[in-house]
Amino acid sequence: MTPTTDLFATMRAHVVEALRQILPELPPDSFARVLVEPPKDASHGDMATNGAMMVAKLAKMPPPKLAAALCEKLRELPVVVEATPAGPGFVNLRLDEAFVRAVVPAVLAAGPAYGDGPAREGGPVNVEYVSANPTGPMHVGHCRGAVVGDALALLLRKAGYDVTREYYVNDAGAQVLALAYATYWRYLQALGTPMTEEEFAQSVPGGLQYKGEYLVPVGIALRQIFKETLAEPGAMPAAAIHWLDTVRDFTVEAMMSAIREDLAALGVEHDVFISERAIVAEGWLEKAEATLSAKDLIYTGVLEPPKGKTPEDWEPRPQVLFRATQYGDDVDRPLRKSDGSGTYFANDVANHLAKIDRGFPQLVQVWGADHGGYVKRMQAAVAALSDRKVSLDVVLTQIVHVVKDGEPVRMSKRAGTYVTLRDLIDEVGKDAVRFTMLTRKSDAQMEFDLNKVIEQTRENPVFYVQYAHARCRSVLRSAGDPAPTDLAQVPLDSLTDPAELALIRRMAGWPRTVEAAAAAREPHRIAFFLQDLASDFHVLWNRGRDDATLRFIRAEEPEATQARLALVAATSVVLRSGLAVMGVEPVEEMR
RNA sequence: GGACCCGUAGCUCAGCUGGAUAGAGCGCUGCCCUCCGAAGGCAGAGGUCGAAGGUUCGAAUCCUUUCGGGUCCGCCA
Repeated sequence: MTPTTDLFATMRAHVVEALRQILPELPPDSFARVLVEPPKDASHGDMATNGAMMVAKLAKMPPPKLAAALCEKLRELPVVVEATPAGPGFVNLRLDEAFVRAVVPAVLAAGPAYGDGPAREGGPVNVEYVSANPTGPMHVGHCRGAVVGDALALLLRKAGYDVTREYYVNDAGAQVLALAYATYWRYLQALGTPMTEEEFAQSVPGGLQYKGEYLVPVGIALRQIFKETLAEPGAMPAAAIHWLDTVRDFTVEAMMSAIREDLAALGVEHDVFISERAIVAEGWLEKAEATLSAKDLIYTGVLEPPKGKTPEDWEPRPQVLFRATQYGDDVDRPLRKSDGSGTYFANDVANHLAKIDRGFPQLVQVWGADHGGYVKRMQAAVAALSDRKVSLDVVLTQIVHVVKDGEPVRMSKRAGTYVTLRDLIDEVGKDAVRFTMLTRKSDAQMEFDLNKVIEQTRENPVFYVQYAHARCRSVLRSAGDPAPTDLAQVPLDSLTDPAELALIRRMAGWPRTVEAAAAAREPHRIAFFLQDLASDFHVLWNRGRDDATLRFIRAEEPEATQARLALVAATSVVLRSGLAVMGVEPVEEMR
């Protein structure tokens, strides 16, 4: 993208240059906080800058006086029609309309690349998301993290970052063993065991979990491949060492296969799947301990009991602890249990060391809010392992309550009765799921109303944005689908209506929206931008109903028609660009 | 007892990292279809930003305290 396609960045450069000329004695970094933004009130002009206020203190000048000087400088620019100081030291700018209109051909020339950020130095960003345990099909609880993570990865790419999308497979630990036992039970059933579930459950450490039907076909598949070799004669359970590894690996593979299918149905992609067992097998746990130990960040100690509600069976036991408190955590965290085996946290530390070793300068994790208490310790670990050189951002996604016909839809994984992700997609469609999940900031709870997301009304943002795109396409089809390259050459002087210029100004804000959303790791901002853009377009469309001279296609005015078609084509480009960041397919027509 | 998240119009939510008179949709009120793009459109009312202090030129935004709601809290992952 050429620098001139971002009007605001262009103008900001002008403002900084003007300030530099007024205040040549200030160091260059004095201008870092200078912003050029669309004013809240459109009557103030096209753009506003806080530049005078930001440097007033350093310059030891009152903001209004500096603003006046800035205005004088900016008026020298040919694109600035009017520069006026306002309020406590703002400078409002009114720009040459031709300069504003130039956004349209710039959008058409850039196409899908419009809004792309500059290529970033420093190596790829690692974004890890979903990472659902491979213990069953995905349910709606996983869905929000999947969508937010996927959209965040797409957003960061749009903003110019190289991104590696990662899925951490929790294939080690007690949960997966419990899963293996559950599958083994289904296998015995497939062989026709005379045991009852209760009898079998008594032989299982921790009891029989994961009673869902979805393991039945896995048990049958095991019988088909291994016949009765994993059991004692008469379809009775064999000792665990004869089957546990085999069944566990087989089941994890089956579950991951199902999860991949679910993710594909949701359009969620990953570049890398990292296995927890592989991380451990490769020795990262030992490397992590050695690294921390070398920095004197490991010791053996006893933790205080959790305050407020001490567990019944609490007793102080010495454990291997990481000095997380030295990096901002509240207490030191256990790396090994009292029996000497590693904790889940230790494995996660190992995983993060492996990531650091792979050369990522920035790590991003998308977690459910129930892991909120885990953020500080992980950030502490990353800071400790990397000597504070690598950053870890954690995006927490709050709970989604699924509602249908006014009734909450509850889910419970281990009981085996829950709403699967697939159910949700089948009910409302992939695009509605994705868009709706992004209509709240991720750290706020949301209600997912199955009835509302398929409504075709103004209050359904999915419909509203798709409808805007479909209308664009409809107009362009009626005009014979003119080539964007041709439309980019069209003179645009006839675009003078306030609604037309408002639409262009909105499109001018797309690059800075991408930049800000990526920096804040907030993909939901894209959804809100698209709603605003769609609204601007619908307003313009509707004006054509009251005033026929404002319709897009007018046989009696071929030149104005061409200019408006260019505007419509540019709008569809930006809509598609935004939908692409959300992973939503633009539709050609509404049904 | 502690940690983290949320609290903004009657309802559901934005608010671009501290800026101007706090915004949108729904709902409400009032206008607008014999026909041409009404699965609608236009306009209006509606707020001590949970509360109280503080920081400064300036706070919904940052800090402290407090009140509601939600997630969690040795060797579960």
